[in-house]
Amino acid sequence: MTPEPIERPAEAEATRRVGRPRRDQHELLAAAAAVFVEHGVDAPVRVIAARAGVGMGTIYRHFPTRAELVVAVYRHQVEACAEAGPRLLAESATAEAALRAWVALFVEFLVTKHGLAGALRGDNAGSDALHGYFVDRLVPVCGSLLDAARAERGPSSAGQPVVNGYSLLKGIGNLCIGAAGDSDYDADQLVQALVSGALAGISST
Amino acid sequence: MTPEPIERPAEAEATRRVGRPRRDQHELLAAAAAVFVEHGVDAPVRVIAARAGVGMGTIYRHFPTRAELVVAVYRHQVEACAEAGPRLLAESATAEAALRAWVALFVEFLVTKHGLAGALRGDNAGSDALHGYFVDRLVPVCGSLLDAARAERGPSSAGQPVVNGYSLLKGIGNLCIGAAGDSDYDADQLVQALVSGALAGISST
DNA sequence: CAACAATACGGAGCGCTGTTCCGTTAAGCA
DNA sequence: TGCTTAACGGAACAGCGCTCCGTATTGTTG
Repeated sequence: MTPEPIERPAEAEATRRVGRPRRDQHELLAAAAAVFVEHGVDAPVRVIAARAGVGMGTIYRHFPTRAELVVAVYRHQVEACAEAGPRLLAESATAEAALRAWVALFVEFLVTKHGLAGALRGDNAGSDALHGYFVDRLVPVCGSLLDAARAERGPSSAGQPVVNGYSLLKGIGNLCIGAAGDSDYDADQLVQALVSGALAGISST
Repeated sequence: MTPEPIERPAEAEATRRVGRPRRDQHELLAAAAAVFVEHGVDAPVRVIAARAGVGMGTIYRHFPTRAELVVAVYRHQVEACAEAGPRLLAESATAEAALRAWVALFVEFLVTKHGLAGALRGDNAGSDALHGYFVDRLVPVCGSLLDAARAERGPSSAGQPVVNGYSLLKGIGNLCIGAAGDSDYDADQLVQALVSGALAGISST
């Protein structure tokens, strides 16, 4: 599909358009980021638009859905997180240490962005952009770290089912929900415990 | 506060009131339960009211908030789950087996009630009735099972921090979010892994 | 330089929530 | 039989994500 056209036909330069120029997306993203810091990721689109000094129509023209705006705001950090995976694996003494460090990085990212972890679960009609983006970008990274750490521990005891990268990533995301503002709940501790359990394999009945 | 009046003054029997009799709550609860099974716990109050053949005002007079209605619907099952804790501990060969069995029970309860786990996180103004009820009723149970299982394993390696009953319960609840309808995500497996990790204590850095 | 066409803009409006409010209805009592 | 009182029903409110269309602003053209 989309067989990559051999040559761009005409209008090579994209400056050949008429009409009003598009507003710079960076301003919108900056406003959204600022509002997210103050009011959390669940802040109303109206508030973001007001902060940017812009109508809501403009927001929705640049980012067709609320989730895509969130994705755009955090894209850089997610990308950095994804790239940190292979690097940690190369730098760390053991694969398990790399996995644990990467997981800690991810948890810190989620916990500091209030409401992000909660927004991550694709509860809206099937293809939620937010859920999808995180999964596409981070599951491979999480999966390879997990596999490497498991290989390091030697052959598994039996052919018993084993936690896969997707489950682990989604589980970590879920564990981070409601972590900020609940001092009795230590998401990082639980996630590290989950990693321990995922590496050990389940023993008892 | 509310120093428990020594003696009930007059009106000993409660049948001395005038005005219309209250509708039987059981009908409302039955309707709500039926709607929850069909459309999940997030079903609109309007739908529940319509199913019960009742106005919305009636729903809200019996259950001041949506969360309290949910609590009422599931109170019996939560109670049963709480009572299963001590029983399992008495019946099981080991405390760890009891903990794992209880946790499996809780997970099955949450996963089969679509959206319940998601509604559990108290994201609304502070004192969410749903979150509070589950915590009050189940944290003690979860905590004693966890302590018993840990005691069984012998003295902990050091004074390092350890997962408490509240964290474990909330963690389990979070892990169950979005479990139904995602065949690649096995909540029960992850929860058992979390239990393993919580019992083992975190090893690596 | 003056029309014009093309495009982005702004925000009122829609459909959907949970929750509140008040006029209406029906049961007990005199 | 009428009156008092409580519960009922559902219209109305505020807040959400998102859509739609008249308006404003640009680059192009005669």
